[in-house]
Amino acid sequence: MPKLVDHDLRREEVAEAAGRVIGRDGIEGATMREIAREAGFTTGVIQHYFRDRDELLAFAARLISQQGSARLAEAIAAHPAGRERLRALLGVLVPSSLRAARVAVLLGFWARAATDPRHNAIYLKQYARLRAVFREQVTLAAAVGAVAPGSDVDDVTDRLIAFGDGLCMRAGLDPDRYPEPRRRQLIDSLLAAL
Amino acid sequence: MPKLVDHDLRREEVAEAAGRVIGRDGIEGATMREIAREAGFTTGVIQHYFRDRDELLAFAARLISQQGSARLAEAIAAHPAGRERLRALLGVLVPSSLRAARVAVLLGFWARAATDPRHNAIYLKQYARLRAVFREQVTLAAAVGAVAPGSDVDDVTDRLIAFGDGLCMRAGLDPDRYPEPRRRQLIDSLLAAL
DNA sequence: TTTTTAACATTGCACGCGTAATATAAAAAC
DNA sequence: GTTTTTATATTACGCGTGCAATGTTAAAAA
Repeated sequence: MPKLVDHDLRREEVAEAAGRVIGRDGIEGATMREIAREAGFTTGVIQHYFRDRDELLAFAARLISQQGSARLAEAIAAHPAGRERLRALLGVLVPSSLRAARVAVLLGFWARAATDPRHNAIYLKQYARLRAVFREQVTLAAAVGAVAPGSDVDDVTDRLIAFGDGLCMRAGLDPDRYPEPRRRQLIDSLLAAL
Repeated sequence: MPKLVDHDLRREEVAEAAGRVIGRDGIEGATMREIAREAGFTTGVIQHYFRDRDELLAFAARLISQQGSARLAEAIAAHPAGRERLRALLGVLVPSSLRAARVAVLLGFWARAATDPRHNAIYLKQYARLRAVFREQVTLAAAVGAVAPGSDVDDVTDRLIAFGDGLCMRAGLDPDRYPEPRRRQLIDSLLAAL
């Protein structure tokens, strides 16, 4: 047989190509043939590593979610607890190098999660993780006095996440109004109001 | 000829059917035939009132945006300037009767606006209107002392909208975690922090 | 009453899709 | 060195799509 292939690696390779296509053409444009073209394979290869299109999309969604989790961990490791770390976490939701294509991928999967039970389940799992991380860091920040005393931890957590998601979306769709400095300014403004 | 038909009305009728289908099956599932079935027409009717599918989707997007604007105006008329009116505006972004299908429609169009220039242009126009309304009311609220002195009006405006959009999205995808009372609580919490 | 025309229905077609089936090539196993 | 197994490539098929073309109906207009 041909040289053995690391299946997990291949799957990621294909999924990343799928992500690129979704960022460019949306999920509707992410056909098997187009993904294969983007990845430099034939559709036969994709069929060999994924049962069908739906499984590929689900895998891609999970992969993106994991990448996000990894960046959250990095942000925590690189910044001291308190306001600075909260800022870093928001910087993961609203990256300084936010590209429209990335937002297109997120929106595509969110939209699918709104009507497709399988993707909704993936989303719920991913979101529970995200929220747990945020909540823990909000608690730490409150202990250091970076949050107004008397604030409810859950309220602050949900407000932070909602703000980050909303800004990410708006910035992705309207990059002229929300260039990087403006985004950073808004994040600082939000943190100051905590 | 048969009884004359109000073209604008028919177009709205078809577009609303399209909205229902999108809320149920996503934009991908909103085929000509399915929309026609939902509206109780044949595809021939739709073809008579819309050049093609893309024009129908664009019309539906604009219609939904206009309905949002109308509800903003109602909210302003029904509540006195200041914190109460801001709460009412947020209540338009995050309705008390928020249904998952509605969020699915919004996410579907936002996702499309991320990759389709035509829909992006529609989105930008709609958003400019929304933001102008919010900004004006934030200014009024600040004059009444409902916003912390020294706050930048633009910052507060963008923070409000980002929070509202983010919460709307999360609540639509995860209604169990964000039932109506929780949403109201979060809105109040956000307003209190202004 | 006749004519005209808007409103609606039906049919057909070319296309692109996901996927199943099949073929080929090459490393591994014995 | 033959056989087995795996990776990749190719082809074909059935289906649903958007849409164009055409047909049918019925009421307003003349």
